[in-house]
Amino acid sequence: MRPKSLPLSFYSEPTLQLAQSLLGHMLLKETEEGLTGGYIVETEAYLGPNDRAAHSFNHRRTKRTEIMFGEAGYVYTYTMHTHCLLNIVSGGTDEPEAVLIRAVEPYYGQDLIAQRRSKITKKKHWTNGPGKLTKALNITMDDYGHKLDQHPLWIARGKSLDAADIASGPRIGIQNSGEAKAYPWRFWEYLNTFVSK
DNA sequence: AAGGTGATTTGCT
DNA sequence: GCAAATCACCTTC
Repeated sequence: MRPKSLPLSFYSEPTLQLAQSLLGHMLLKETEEGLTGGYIVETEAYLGPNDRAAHSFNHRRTKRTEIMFGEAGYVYTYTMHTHCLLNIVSGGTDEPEAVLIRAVEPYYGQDLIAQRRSKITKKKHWTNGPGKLTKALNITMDDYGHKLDQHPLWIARGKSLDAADIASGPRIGIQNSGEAKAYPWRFWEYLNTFVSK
């Protein structure tokens, strides 16, 4: 039986808060092969128009970023070299903000995850990066625009963390983003070994 | 042409 | 283990 999805209203809180609320919840994807999922242990907030690191900086609205201008709770995927990265749209309509999921801790379907990550022997390397977890859960560009409160890609209630379990720091891989690169908008579950760095 | 990355290799400590 | 270098060959503009 499938874990029940969180309602779309879960995604309506401010992006920086949502990035922290998502930690500890369960990201799930079901395919014909089976159900896979894991606890979200690392996220990054991208605050749209005022954030040089965000794809939606300066209200840059293109075919790719279009989904971010809509309601919260939808999936924004994009391709980076050979990998697909998963973001969750946040903010209201015309507030193009999003949360990047950077790492999860495998829980459901670990056999299937191991199979999809067959060359990787160490379990902690299966999902400890934004491009790795999408491969492990089989999240692809086909999921672009998906509404997160329903099959086959959704988030269910996991463990609840309190503030002491959450660490924060500068985001990763945004070297050329001016002053934005110093903002402490990366959040992770403190001491969890599946965090990317 | 460049990018919010990853896997592999190489050369250290 | 860790750091740097290299390449992969997709999507987008």
